[in-house]
Amino acid sequence: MRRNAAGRANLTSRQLAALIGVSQSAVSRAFTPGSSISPTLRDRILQGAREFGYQPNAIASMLTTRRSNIVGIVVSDMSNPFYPALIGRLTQKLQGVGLQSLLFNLTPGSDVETQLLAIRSYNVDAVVVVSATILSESLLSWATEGRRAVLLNRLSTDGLATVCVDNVAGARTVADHFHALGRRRIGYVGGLSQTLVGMKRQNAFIDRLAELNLQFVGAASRNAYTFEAGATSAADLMERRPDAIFFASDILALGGISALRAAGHNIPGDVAVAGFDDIEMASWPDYALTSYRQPLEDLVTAVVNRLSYADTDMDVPSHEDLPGRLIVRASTVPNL
Amino acid sequence: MRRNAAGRANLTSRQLAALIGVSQSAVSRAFTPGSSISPTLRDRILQGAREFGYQPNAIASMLTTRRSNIVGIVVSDMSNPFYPALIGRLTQKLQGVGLQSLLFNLTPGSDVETQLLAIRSYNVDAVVVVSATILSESLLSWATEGRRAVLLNRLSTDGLATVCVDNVAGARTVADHFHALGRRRIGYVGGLSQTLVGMKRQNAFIDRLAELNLQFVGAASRNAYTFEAGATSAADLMERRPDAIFFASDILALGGISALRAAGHNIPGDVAVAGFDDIEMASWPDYALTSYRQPLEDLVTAVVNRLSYADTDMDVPSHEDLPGRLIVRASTVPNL
DNA sequence: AACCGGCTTGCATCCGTATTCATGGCTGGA
DNA sequence: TCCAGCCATGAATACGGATGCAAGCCGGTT
Repeated sequence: MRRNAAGRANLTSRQLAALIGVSQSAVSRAFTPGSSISPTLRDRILQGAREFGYQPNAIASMLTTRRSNIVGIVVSDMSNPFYPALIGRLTQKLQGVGLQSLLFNLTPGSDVETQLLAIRSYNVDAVVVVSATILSESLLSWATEGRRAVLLNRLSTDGLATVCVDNVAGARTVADHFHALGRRRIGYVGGLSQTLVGMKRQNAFIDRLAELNLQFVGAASRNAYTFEAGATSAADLMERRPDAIFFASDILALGGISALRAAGHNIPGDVAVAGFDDIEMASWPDYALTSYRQPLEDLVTAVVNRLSYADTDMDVPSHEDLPGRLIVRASTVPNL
Repeated sequence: MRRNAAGRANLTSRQLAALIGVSQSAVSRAFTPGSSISPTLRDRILQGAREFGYQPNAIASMLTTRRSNIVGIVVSDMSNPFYPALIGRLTQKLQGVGLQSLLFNLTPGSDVETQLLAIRSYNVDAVVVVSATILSESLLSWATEGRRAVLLNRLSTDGLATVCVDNVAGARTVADHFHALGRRRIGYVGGLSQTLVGMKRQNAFIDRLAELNLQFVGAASRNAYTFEAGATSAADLMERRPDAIFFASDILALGGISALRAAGHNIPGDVAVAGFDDIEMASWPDYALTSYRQPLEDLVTAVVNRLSYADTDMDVPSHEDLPGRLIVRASTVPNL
């Protein structure tokens, strides 16, 4: 009955065992690395498996091993291009170590708690949260239940594991860059103001400005990481006559550049503009946005390592801040 | 031993049953809609479940029911912003009907066959392929094995189920638009030339041009859907002096606009530019790209319906072409 | 030659839930 | 009041694979 159009049934380990004339245990062991089985027998079984088209049923093995090899990825904002890029790399890397990604897309209206319950019922080995808006409570309870959770590119005060770009270094680097360019009146445009990441960037930036004796002319925000938010925030900020603006995210900066140019400002002549993330569009010649590049590869690697090594309980620091790199383009330095 | 830091064990249905004083079957039935159980008992069990924190183990139920409520989503190109947008909507919609998304990100170097095997072992209920580059063979064998598969926004000659924007209508609409604007010398920039979708768009476009007695000055392609490919292709094409160019994808068109402007051409004065997809960046004022908008919502809905109704074997047409809509912006009509 | 130890292998059992089957109680009709 | 019939419930088993345990095998020792 489970035979299919191609005439190929979906074998079980028992059936394959019968076909080859070995025990079901042998089949199982043939597919379990490090199990006690002779190379001869293993080869014979793998050979037979290929021949008859046997494929172990991952579901069944999840049931017995209590490991799913599935990582839940919780996202909430696919509209900021940085996140798809991040998630793309993450899933690739996870696949590289044999982990699959179950994607949970939180919509503004959706019930986070319910979603987390759903995730939980799938016995995922771990959760990676790439979302600034999810409540920490739900996660905390998750973590205190002894499940692995990593916050990627967001922070938490609750001691949850975190992998994050070094926001302080990034913000300071940008401040230093403006300083080196001789800018004096500096503005800041933020995204979601209540997030820790956002606050950290902003505070580190302002602090550094003070250290450098640069004037901070003010911050603006529309409480969103969008092109439009960047555009209107930039317009707001121009009333303070800044000669340089740091945007908390590239997507904001692009909107900002667009609005500033539309208002007749020259970039970087009148205003230098720098962003954060270095998404692909930052390199488009129409924007040529100077940006603090997130170390995508390092971030993802750190997350995967953390998930893989969690078995061994080695003490990885709970928070990891990875350095990025300032990519200088024409939005701050012309003729580049 | 499965107790956790919060003191909350992960109950099994049997344990909960014992706690409440009913049978395990009763617990199972309480969570199975349509099963034979009295409202009284069901309520008592659900109440107890809430109280003791019981959550059915999805893995175990997959094993017995052979349904996973998981849909495999196969992607290969996260760099074209259209796809993240599509996938984001798709996962949301799937979640809406209780389906989870297992994301498979095919890298150029990765072995598609192996990946498909992996997907298979997870007993996913269906696969949605959002990738132009995956070989049809693998999918065909999948489908002939009686598994559900839907190609989203790509085509196939093998009778696989397909949900797609109406490429012909789209291409013709753009041609008509150029015609209405009085353009005479039309060019085309393609992406991946060997894909059916790409060919369909191109052929439909050229055919319509012929019907309208417009001159087709040539096609260019760098065999990729990227900003740079669009830029260089556009540059190539300008040697033929077109006064309008249709780009097979917005991401190409944006690159094209950028390159054309850099070369001193006025848009749409010298060249009108239209794209396909209507990604978010198309609406950025710096580009204001006229584009044939993909009906994201309809596409996703069609896919989800197809997956949900597949149980009932109702005869949905194997191929579904959904109409999009031309969004006219300043890249073809100034002062808009 | 008897024995010991290590490596293979098979047997039996378990993972947590869904579902079939049998049972017992209850309802309604005569 | 009695019985047919239905529904609610529990017991038992199946789903497909992992693994502890014991048995078998082989070579090397004394």
